[in-house]
Order: sequence, then C-alpha cells, then structure tokens
Amino acid sequence: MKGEAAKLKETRDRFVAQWGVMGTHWGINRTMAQIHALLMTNPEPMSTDEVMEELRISRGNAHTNLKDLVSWGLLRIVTRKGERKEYFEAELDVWEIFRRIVQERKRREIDPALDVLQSCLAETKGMKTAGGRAFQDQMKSLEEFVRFASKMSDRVASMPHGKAMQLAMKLFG
Amino acid sequence: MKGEAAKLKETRDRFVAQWGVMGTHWGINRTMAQIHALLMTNPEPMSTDEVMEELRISRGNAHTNLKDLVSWGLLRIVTRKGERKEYFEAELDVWEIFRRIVQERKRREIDPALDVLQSCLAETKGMKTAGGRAFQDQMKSLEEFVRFASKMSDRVASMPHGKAMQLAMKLFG
DNA sequence: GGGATGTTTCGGAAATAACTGAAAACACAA
DNA sequence: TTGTGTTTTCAGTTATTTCCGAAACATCCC
Repeated sequence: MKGEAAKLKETRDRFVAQWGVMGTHWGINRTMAQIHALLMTNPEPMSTDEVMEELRISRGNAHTNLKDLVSWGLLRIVTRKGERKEYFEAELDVWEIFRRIVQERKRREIDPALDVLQSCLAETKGMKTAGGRAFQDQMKSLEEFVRFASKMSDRVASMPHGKAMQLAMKLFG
Repeated sequence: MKGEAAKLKETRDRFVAQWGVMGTHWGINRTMAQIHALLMTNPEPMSTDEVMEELRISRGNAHTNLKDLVSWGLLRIVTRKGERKEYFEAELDVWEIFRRIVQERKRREIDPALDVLQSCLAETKGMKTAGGRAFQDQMKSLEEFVRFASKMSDRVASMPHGKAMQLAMKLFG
C-alpha cells in the first residue's frame, strides 16, 4: 500500500501538469498555469528558486510568469522577517480568483474589441449605400453587445462573494 | 474626397485585420477570426475561393478554418441550385453568436477542467494528514465553482435572446 | 472510362510563442 | 566602497502553432 504522502504528491503533480495543459487551451501559457496550480496547492508561500526546482524551469521563465501572475492579482508577494528573498502566495478564494480573471480579461480582450468596433462605427457613420448600411448595422449590433459585456464584467468583478452567490442562487437555484 | 465605397472597403479591411489580431489574444487563430469577420460583414455567402482571394491565404488554410467555424456553429454551409460548390454564410445575430461561443468554450475548457478536479478530488478522498486535507479543500472549492460555472454556461446557452435580455435588464439595468 | 469541378488531407516550411542561461542591475549590509 | 544575495533583462535557442502547396479523393457529367 502506498503512503498517503506519496499518493498526495502524485495527485498534486498530476493536477499541476494538467492545469498547465488546460492553460494552453485558455490562451495563457503552460508555465503560468502550472505555477498557479502549484501555488494554489502549496501550504506555504514559495520562492522563485523553489518554483524553479519543483517545475524544472529556468530562472527567467519562473520570474516572468510569477510576476505576470502577480500583475493578474492571482499571487501576492510576501516577505519574511530578516530575509531579503521574495516569496509568493496564491489567492485561494475562488470567487476572488474569478473576479481577478474577469477583470483582467475584460481589460485585455473586451475593451480592445470595443475600440475596434467603435472606430469602425464612427468611420462609416452616415453612409447611405446599401452596403454601407449593412456594414454599419452589423458593427452596431456587435458594438452594443460588447459594450454590454464590458459593463457586465465590471459589475461582476466588483461584486462581493456573498452578493454574487445570493444573486446566482436566485437565478439558477 | 474619397468615394463611399472605397472608404467602406478600407474600414472593412481594417475590421477584418484587427479582428484577426484580437483572435490571437482570445486563443483562436488569426485566420479563423479573420474569416469570421469577413463573413459577418459580407452581404452574400462566400465560397472557399473567394475567401482565399480576399485574405490571400492558401486553400488548405481557408478550408480548415472554414470547417472549424462551421463546427463552432458560427458559419453555415449553403448551396445554390445547380451548383456543386459550397458557400459559407455567417450567423449574424449577436446573441446567437454568443451562445455558440459559450457552448463551445464550455465543452473545450470548462468540462475538461471539471474532469481534472473531480479526479483529483476522488483520489485524495479520506486523507487525514494536514497536507491532504488542505489539498482536498482547495480542490473542493475549485470543483464546486467550476461545476457551477458549467451549469451557468448551459443555462445561458439555452436561453432565447428575449429572455436573456429581460433578465440582464432586471439585474443590471 | 475519363475529364471537369470541387473538397479534404498532409508533409514540410514559415511564423510565432515560449524558454534558457547568463549577464547586468539592484539592494542592502558590513 | 566592496561584497553578497537577489531580481530583472534579454539575445539566442527551442518548441509549438500555423500555413502553404500539392496530391489524393470524391462526385458529377459526357
């Protein structure tokens, strides 16, 4: 029979690896997803070196992705008294994680799309040909929808956990 | 002064190009996004050859991405009487587009994540060590949330336009 | 059959994204 | 100021994804 600790390690490694694969499908890179998985399941904050060793990756790679995760708000930097080294700890609250991701994806994906649509809309304003009209109508539909999505994202991202769940239950209970 | 038609073509080209760039950030490839943009703004269905010519891409590339878009439910294949050639036309209704994307992303991104989490959860069931408990708690939170997201996606994807908007207005008006 | 038309597949080329390793920059204490 | 531990940057390499071009396949018509 296998020891519990060994089994745990195995399962955790599998989680980290799989989460990395998932990451690539989510449009974020493998390493970043792996680091996130690693830290979400580590009881203690980890240093860059520990992450490097655990995942067998270079310092540059570890550093870049740790800092990216911090900029997403998914990791926090913590320091220990008397030590200069930086340690990283993951946000564990799922609602908080979700909010951060929504916020960031809005900024990176929705807002730029909105800019494109609005500029296309502006440029074709007042066109009278059938083709012009049709194009503009389609831009308008898209713009309205994306603008709406943008607003929704903001609302969701600024909702506290309790409120969100309450709302969700009312809708989808 | 520039003719309206010329201006329109220019704006549309820019839309197609930009939408392609956006696509790469959304985790779908440039060509696929460009074809989608092209067809959403084309009054008539287009053939593979027309798409190839307009975007200056190879037949293989055009073919693959057109079929992928069909599998996403974002394009329909239409045929003309007496012609063997296939033409493609885009779904234009934004709510419909949104539903299809939600559906597909759920299938590709949420469901596999759920599998991973559930299997990790199962494997660590009943562990008594502190580490095992902590790991399991985190898996459980994630699993619950992702399962919830899965359910939400299904509901949203099966909602008719009117119902969804009505709901949205009540929430975020 | 065999030519014409259109679709699908696929090996290798090209483009893009991710990663490494090492050096440079930085921060701070002695 | 110099030494030591740590973070950051980046040019070059490697891996992955995307794309091309051409051949194979399928279908219809004569």
